[in-house]
Amino acid sequence: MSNSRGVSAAGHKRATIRDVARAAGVSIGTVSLAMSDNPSVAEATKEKVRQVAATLSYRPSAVGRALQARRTNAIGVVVPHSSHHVFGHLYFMEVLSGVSEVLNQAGLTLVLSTAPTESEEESAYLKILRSQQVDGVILASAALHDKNVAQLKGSPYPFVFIGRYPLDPEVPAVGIDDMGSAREAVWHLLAHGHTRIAHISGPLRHLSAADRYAGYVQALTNAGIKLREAYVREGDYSEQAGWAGMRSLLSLDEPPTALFAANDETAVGAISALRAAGIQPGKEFPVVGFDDVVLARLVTPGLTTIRQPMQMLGVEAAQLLMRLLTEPQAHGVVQTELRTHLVVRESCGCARVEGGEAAVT
Amino acid sequence: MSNSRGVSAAGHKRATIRDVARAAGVSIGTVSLAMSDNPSVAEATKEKVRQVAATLSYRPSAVGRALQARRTNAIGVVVPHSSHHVFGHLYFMEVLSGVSEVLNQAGLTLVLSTAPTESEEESAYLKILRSQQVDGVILASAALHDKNVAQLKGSPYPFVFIGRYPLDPEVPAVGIDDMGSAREAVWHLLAHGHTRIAHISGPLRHLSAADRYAGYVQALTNAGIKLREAYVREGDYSEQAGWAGMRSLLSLDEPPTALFAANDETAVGAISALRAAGIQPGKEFPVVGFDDVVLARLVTPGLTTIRQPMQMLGVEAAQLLMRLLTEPQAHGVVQTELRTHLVVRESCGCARVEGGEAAVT
DNA sequence: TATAATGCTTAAAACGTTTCAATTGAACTT
DNA sequence: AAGTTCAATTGAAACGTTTTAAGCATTATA
Repeated sequence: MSNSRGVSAAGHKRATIRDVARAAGVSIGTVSLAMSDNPSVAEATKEKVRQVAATLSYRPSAVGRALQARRTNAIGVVVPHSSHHVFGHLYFMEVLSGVSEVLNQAGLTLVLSTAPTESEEESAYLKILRSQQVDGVILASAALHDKNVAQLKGSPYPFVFIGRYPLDPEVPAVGIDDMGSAREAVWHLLAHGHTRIAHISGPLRHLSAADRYAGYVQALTNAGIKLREAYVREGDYSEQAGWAGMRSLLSLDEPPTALFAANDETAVGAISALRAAGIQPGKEFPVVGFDDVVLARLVTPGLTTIRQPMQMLGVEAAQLLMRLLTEPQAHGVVQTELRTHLVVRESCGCARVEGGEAAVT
Repeated sequence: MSNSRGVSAAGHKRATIRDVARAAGVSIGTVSLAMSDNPSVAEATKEKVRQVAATLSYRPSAVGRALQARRTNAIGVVVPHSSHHVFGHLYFMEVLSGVSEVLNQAGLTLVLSTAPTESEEESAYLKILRSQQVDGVILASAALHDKNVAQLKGSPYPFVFIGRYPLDPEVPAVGIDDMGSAREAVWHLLAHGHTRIAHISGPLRHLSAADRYAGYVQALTNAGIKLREAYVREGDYSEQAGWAGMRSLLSLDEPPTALFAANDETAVGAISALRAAGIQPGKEFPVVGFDDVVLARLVTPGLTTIRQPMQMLGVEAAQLLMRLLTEPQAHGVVQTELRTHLVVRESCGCARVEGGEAAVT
């Protein structure tokens, strides 16, 4: 076809610092200095350089700059799940939102990496770090015993873990008290007078899921109720898992009478299953979720759930990482725990109060 | 400030190609060749190099490589909204998911950029491109007359627009037929026998919003119903806008009897307002949305809405951009339109299918 | 035996920046 | 007149790669 246009180069070559120097009649050193408004450059020269730079629409190359500075000014957010999985969880969206806000504000670039598959988790972390693509990473929701976390910890690269990381208090992490929050959720169900309380968990090799499960166990134990293995299902935080788990629970000889779901999506799935079985979620069969994603408020019945400050987790993680980048010696104990609280809506059977919140004593 | 020099090193220095060359007793050229499995390097040498590289845990620097190749292997996704806004819309999440999948698959890096504020839109596009941070960008949901789109078009940088871009058929774009889809939505309301149909739009300087509005007008006109300005509210695709818009519509002397909302979030907001006014959404007051985000299926009543393949938009955009990057002459007419369809649930008052509650697929 | 071909390896250049020691020229002191 | 400051500018080095032409032993060919 009419390929005559640009044989290969699409026309313009990008202006480099050398072009600017030539056009302004100064050395490239001066251009660099002038562009960064260095005081030792004469005002007149600066003006001239700025003008020429504008004419040529010159922009310093981030790559050239990164090479010389040995710093990319980019930070990676890596989520060790397939991307579909990742974005399916409203949780990540909120965390990502927090991270993005802080980073953009600080003029840093956000590189988003989702490991292709869980089995390839290995690569994702270090690949972008070691290849010098980013200066540090934020690790969202890794499995607890992910070998790369340990490896990362032994490396000189700054990183922040989102979630609790009790295995090593030196690992910078920002999370919530999953265990305590889960206890609170179950207490609420206990306060409703239920004793046959089931739990559909998240993937248990993730600490958040294991902790929530542990909290469930604790709350029951403290209340003098013995744990029934039959009332526990391991899920994967998906709506599907909630659906399947609930169906399976309902088929028991002596089915449970209430459910604590490990997250909101699971709760929603479970509620569908209840409805399909002709049971009315809420009064008749209380369900409590976890996270308080947007969904929780909009679904019917409104989900009683533990609100965790997801966006804030992202914000704090980003800020912590930035601190680590500027003061490398700050690598002390830096684990933050943000607060959560129970949000009571209708799915637990609490009477609905106008204006939204209801209370149970 | 005298700290700059040695302080920063956190211990190890990263192994460079020179270190590998020295340790393997060959030149850096040979290392480079060996690492890329170039056939002109002797097998024994390759083996040796590989081994040394592994021992030193050497990874070629992406920066050094990018500088020499004049290509970063990164592509930017820029969304000209504040990040909070962005991630609030489930729509973007899905698009991003599609993009991410394709890019990660192809070994490309995804740089996510959210313009700080809409007024600063200007910077976001070109900043990362011109500073050589990425090889191309995907532009998600820009305003129609965004001056930067035109500017971008005049530049040699490859980019893909998500959404329709009829202003210039040469601009690579992948979108849907908003207008036709909106017509279909309104037809459905007309089929229910309604004539006083309102519309709460998105921000009209965005083409998607303008098109949906136009479709609404067309459908009414074709049906011989004259447009009543009083039945139209301009919103911003938010739940809040749906709520406020609906309240305002209900306060009219002769209020509408049905609503076409520009997107699902708006529809949800409107439904809340209806409920608050004691009107039952669905049979009593049909509402149709647009997008079919996850929410639509889970909310009560289930939203009748136009399903658009959001994730697929991301996939196609990414693929198109990749093609543009490898065959620069492909810059011909490359506008793709994906198909949509009406999904009927309960919010339009259609009889609910028995067995009803959305089974999890 | 001289020449050509073959198989590996290497040196050097280039990519675009920043930094800093050295240089220049002018303006001051003595 | 000679030295000393000072402000402004510059040249060169360094950052880590890839690429390519040239180099060097061998081995094959005439």
